[in-house]
Amino acid sequence: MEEATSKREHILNAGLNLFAERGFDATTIPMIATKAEVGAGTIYRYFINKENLVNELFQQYVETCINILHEHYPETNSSPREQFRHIFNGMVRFTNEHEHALYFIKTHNHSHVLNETSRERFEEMLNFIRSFFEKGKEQGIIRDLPANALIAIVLGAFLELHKLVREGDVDPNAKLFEGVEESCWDAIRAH
Amino acid sequence: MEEATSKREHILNAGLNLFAERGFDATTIPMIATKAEVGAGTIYRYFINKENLVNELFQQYVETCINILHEHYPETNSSPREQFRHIFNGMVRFTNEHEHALYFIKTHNHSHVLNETSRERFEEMLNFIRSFFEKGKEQGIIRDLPANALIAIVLGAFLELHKLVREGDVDPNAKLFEGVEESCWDAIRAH
Amino acid sequence: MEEATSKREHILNAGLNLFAERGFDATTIPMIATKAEVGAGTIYRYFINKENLVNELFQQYVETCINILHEHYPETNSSPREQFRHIFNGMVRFTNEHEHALYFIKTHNHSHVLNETSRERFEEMLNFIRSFFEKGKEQGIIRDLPANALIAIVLGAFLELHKLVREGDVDPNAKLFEGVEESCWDAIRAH
Amino acid sequence: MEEATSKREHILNAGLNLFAERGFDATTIPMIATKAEVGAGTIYRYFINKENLVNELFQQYVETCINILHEHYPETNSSPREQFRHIFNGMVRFTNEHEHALYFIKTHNHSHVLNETSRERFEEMLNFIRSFFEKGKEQGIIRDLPANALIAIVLGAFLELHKLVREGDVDPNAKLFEGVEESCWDAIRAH
DNA sequence: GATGAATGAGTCTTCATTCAT
DNA sequence: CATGAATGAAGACTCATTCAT
Repeated sequence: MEEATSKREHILNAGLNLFAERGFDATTIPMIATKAEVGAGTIYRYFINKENLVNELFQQYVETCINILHEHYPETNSSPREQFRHIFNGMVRFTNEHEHALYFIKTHNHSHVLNETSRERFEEMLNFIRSFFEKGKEQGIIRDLPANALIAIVLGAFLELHKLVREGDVDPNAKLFEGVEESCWDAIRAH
Repeated sequence: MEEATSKREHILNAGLNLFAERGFDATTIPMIATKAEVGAGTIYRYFINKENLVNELFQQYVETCINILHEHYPETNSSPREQFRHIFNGMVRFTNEHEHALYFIKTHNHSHVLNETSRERFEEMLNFIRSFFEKGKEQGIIRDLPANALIAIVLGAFLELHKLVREGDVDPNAKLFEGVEESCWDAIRAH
Repeated sequence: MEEATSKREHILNAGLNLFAERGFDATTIPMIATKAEVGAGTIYRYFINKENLVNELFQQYVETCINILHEHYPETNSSPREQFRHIFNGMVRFTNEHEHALYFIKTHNHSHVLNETSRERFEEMLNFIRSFFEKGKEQGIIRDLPANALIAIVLGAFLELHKLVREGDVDPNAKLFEGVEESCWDAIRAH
Repeated sequence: MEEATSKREHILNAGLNLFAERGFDATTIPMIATKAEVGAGTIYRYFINKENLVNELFQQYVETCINILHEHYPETNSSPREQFRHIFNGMVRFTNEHEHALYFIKTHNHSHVLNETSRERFEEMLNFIRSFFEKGKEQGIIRDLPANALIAIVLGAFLELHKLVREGDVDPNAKLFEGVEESCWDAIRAH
């Protein structure tokens, strides 16, 4: 029983790593099986097919990310600066806990293999961040740009940075993240 | 001769569009042949194989991008603000002239199909931008963050934004690009 | 012990039904296990493998059919008409008692999965019927055609008819069987 | 051009033989490819998939059989005896010209792989034969049994006989077929 | 040069069979 | 004894690549 759960977990982890590194189409079932240390057929005991596996992964991690963002979210009357720090730190924490997850989500979002549920879950996550920007703009604290564009700036910056860290091109110390957080804040706040 | 060049060009264009839209692995040679209006076998008269085609494309457009960045680059004694505007506008222009090129470069950079030369060409492009940041940091005008991180912020922001434009999620008017340019400048400049 | 026998019986029954309905190749071990209400592994405690199961079934029912044909077979000096009626009624009775058996035998006879023993058992059954035809021909009462051909006529007719009944395309009343029996007799008797 | 047609023909022939001998499920694409002396992939240039191949075959041969039955069919006012001889000889001729076709049709009729069109074509063929029996019964010349049952008797007899011929268990001379034709006629005519 | 029919290596997926519990 | 989770061999099918025309 414990083993079975473990097997499913192994497959999900192997899938996450490989999908994030190579993308859905370049990842084969035998690759996942080898990395998960299970037989190829075993994957089909836990997932209907390759598409099902990638969607389960996507939804699971979008869910996790949403939870992290919601957790301890600053009160409604707290400052946008504080709220932004919470969101940014949430992304940092999410990435620390699930190394490839955010990169996987980003590279597979808009992929042809995602089903309706996956798209909805992702939209839900975006909406949360979007509403932060909308409120900030109303208060004149956030720069007057489309919310989507603001998200793109912050998410794009964060993810590219994360890629650098993954590849060992920068040292991921606390000072770096603080600096980037401030940089992103300056990118989105009204001047 | 003129015909032959034209066929090569058709194949490259078809490849660029399809690789950008679907990714390397989801794009088949027959797809490219159909879009290029040539026989599938003809592709192999111009390119050794599919990998060779994608690498040629990658190197060609990185080259083009480098050229655009170098062209009319502000004098050494001009202000970083001005230089940054040149770089940012260069990316905008590059994207206007070659709709799918930058997105293609971004999604295939770090792909498992790129060869050493392609990686070197890309690094060369980064170096150019990197040197801009290094100089700006020395002058105390650019934020004290690793150059790689600064590039990540700007490039990440720009590319994510470009994706939004491609997908029709934001309206790509001049005001938007000006706003984002300013936003990015605020992200990287020392405060 | 009684339980064990019962499980073997359940497996055989499930196998018979499924092989008759779907054929050997389209019937999976899990299907049989589910229908027999046993674990898939249990089947391998009673049968070496899938082929062994199908051969056991085949031989068992050919055996049963032979027994029915022999049982109360009319005396040697009785008329061929009477003997034929016995044979025909035997087939009807066999089919009534084991709904899918004769159809299973017919569709799997000459199948690539049958082993030598199964073929021999089947041949034995044919020999019994064959000898009836040979004797009848000697007496000038049965039509002068190869015994094999006569068997083909009767067995072919009966089995096709049985298929119609199974599929609900004709109503299996006593009058029908009597009519067909007479029809078959007219087909084989000398005129 | 001539070659291409020939390849398709080779595949169809190989498929017909193997499907007739082993059944749809026990016949693999590599088997067909080997027998047809083509690459496995080539089969997919001519047929969408295995199911498509079997349906094409089924429809083609049912069509051919219908044509043979219709060709030179005796005038409406000719005797049922004469009409029956035409039908029976048609089946003999069809089988002589396409050795495995009728057996293939018979064993795959009611198969789970046949599509609607195939079923309709087959029903059309049955209807032709059925109408002969119906008319004959009205005239009191054919035995009073359901038309389906009469077809079963004749078709069953013929096909089982054909199987014997295929397997070399009887010698397929003209006298045999004449004898069986007479036998079948006696089976269906009113007495 | 240009083509596209032909190929077979490599995918995903199923399922007979094994074996630890 | 009974089980069903795990496996990997084998099947259907795709597609990069070749080569005869």
